[in-house]
Amino acid sequence: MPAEYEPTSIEAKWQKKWEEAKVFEVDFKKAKNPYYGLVMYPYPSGDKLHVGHWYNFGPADSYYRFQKMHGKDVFTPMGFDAFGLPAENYAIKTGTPPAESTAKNVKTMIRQFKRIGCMYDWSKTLNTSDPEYYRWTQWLFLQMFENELAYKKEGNVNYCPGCKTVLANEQVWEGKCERCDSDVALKPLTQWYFKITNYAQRMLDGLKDLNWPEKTKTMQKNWIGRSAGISLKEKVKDMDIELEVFDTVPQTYLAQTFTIIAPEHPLVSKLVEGTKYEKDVMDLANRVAKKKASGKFDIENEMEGIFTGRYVDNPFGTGDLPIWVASFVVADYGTGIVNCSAHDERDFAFAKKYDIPLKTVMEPEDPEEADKVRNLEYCYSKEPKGVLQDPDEVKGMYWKDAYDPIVKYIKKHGHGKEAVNYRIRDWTVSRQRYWGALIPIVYDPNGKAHPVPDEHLPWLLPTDVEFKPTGTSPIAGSKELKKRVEKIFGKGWTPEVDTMDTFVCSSFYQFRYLAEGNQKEFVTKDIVKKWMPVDMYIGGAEHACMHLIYSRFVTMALKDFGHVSVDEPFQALIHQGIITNDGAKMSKSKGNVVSPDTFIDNYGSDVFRMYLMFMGPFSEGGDWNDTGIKGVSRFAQKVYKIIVQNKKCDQSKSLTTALHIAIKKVTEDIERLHFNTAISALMEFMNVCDKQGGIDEESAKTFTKLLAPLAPHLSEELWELLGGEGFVIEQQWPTFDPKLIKTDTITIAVQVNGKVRGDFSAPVGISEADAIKTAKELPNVAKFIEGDVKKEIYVKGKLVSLVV
RNA sequence: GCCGCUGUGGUGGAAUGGUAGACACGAGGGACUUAAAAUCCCUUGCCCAUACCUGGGCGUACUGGUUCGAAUCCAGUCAGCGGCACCA
Repeated sequence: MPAEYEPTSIEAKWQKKWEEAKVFEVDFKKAKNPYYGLVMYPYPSGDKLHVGHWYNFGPADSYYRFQKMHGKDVFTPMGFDAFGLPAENYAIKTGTPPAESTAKNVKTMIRQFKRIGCMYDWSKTLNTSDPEYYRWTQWLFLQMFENELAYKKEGNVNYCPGCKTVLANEQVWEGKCERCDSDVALKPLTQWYFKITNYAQRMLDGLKDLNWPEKTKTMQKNWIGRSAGISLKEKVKDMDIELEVFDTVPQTYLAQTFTIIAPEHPLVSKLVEGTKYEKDVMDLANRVAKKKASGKFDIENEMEGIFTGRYVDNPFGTGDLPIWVASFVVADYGTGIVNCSAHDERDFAFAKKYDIPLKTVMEPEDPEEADKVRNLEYCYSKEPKGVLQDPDEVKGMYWKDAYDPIVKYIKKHGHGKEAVNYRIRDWTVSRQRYWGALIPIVYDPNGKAHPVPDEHLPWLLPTDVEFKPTGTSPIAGSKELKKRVEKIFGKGWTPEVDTMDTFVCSSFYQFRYLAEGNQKEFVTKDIVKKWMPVDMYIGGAEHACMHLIYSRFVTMALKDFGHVSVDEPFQALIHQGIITNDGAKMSKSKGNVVSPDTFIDNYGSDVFRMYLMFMGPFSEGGDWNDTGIKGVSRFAQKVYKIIVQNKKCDQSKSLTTALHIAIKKVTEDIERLHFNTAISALMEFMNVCDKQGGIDEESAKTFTKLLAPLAPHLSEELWELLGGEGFVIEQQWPTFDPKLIKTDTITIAVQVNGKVRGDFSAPVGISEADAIKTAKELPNVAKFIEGDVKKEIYVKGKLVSLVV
């Protein structure tokens, strides 16, 4: 055997052996102790796996290996989020069909994945661009459609007449196209939506039982954005139109003196149609709406509005409310119409700007300040100790106490009812793109949407398309698809040509891994019951309000449709931190991507993965720096040397103690994904061995097991050299004996007035009285305790604290 | 603006109420070597006293507080990062 640890040959050897023995292939039915460990799958780009990938996949794999050694039947799959823009852009540039470049990339990536040495079950991999996969993306769409959770709605999108294409908000610069400078038009486009808002409350309620980072839960909570309040019904004067407004501060609703409506609200044109206000109002509304859509609207400096000439008909018996168009009203929150009062900062500012009359119904207790508020010198809003003046029922009450009474009053007088609004919007799933799952919808000659029947799934992506952007989906140009639709459904029928957002593909993949490619059924119910939810999901925090929301929604919907038995897809979740380079996120465009290749060649996968783990806590990431990798490499060499060359050594008591301390520490640390301290515990143990001149065989075997999740190849090699049976990864994780951790003597520190003045060794069982007595006799302590000792504190086995 | 997180040696970090700086990196000194690499040993938060053994003071972004005792708990301030941002 070689005198030195040579990672390259060892790693290739064990990767081959694992594969041949199918160590990581899971039999869903036979498994007794199922554990589903899932890592967010990557996009198959043509580039090599970078440091960020390794930082994600390496430690995650170590965690799942740790679970496997605890007797769990760990299933950890890997697949590819293969639809999406990069492959399509590459096709536009080179003419290579996306299917071709994607397949090539996937192949390369699998090879790179195997080099990490992760225990993925490759027999159950998936690829979202594979017809056998996207068949189920389409199936999901149809499930949504049949259950009325998918609907089509016209919405405004940015359209550039110069480039003949839809633009993202980021591509619109002050109302103009960033490329050709033409005026961007708001074009109504019909898009497919999933009704995620139906599940807002359920997603909110479900959060509390999830073992997720609090931060992520808070982000989802804010994203869903529940707010409770009242909804008021009002009539437009001289028109047959009823308005509804939402208010979360009902306490001051009687101060409302005007109503505002969003510029892009469809009702605006109806309100002014045929009146002298029409031109001015519509000009402003269109101009502001366009600007808002461009995402460049500055609320501070561009608060704008115009009177519509219309009034709300005396809703509370306090007079008519003029209706204004106001720039800052959000069209798709609540009803897009708001009642305004002097008790809201923004409403107040708007009224001051346009001289709209205001009134107050709440005042501070201080009479002088109350005068100022009544005189509208400043806006007095949402003050817990504001005193209400109107109506009589709440007169004299504090604002903070008046919510319930006023709601009661509002209901009694028929002004409105309680209501809840959510900030989350329905999910737009249409994309005018080629490389995605085609929406399985066809239109009859009258334009009515019909689902593509199940027997025609997968509804294949046509290949006779031009990839160049034209303004609509490239698929619209496919003759094959048109022919296919007419052949199946009849003359005059046309296909939907949009594809689905890739987040639809990833919203259910956790189930499809369990289906093992089954084309007859989405997933087998008893397998779902046995394996779901995912026990530990690991991936980036950037998905907190996207993928992690969508997959929760889809899982809940699938449960309601009767296909799965769980409400939540991911019981536990951890985010790895981000590895930056010089403080900046690594990206190809910045040219600061660090490739792991040279490190793997020089040090091996095990050392590189351990170094990434040793850098700091997994969830915190950090700035990339390779200066420390030598330390981990030295550790690996030392392990190899001590175990391979010096194994003839007697078991010693101090070594056993050190080993059991290590078992305890490593176990606890990996459990909470603190790999960095787990590795230092192993280093400490090795340092003890080093000092003692070796390690005995039994301890070496135990140590090898502790090392197995963190350095999987090296520890297999050591296990074999030590004559262990089977694979080390299939061994039972060692347990520690608390009795062996205890030493005979302990060190007790002595503090005087909170300052450490010395310490002494004592037998473990020393009594409080003896400890204090010994402490006082220490020369350096005696020096400081002349006079009375006022207080004596003894913390068992740790310290004596004396107060003088 | 709102919400959340973070702030510790030259560096990565450890310690979540009990001896701050574990474990590493780097640096300095020494051993081995013709030499270098590798390896091994010693020192390494700052300041002061000391020939030595040691001893003292300061120190976890800043200012206060609670406690016998605070990096850790509380209040406020500052800085950095992340998320949301016209949500009535």
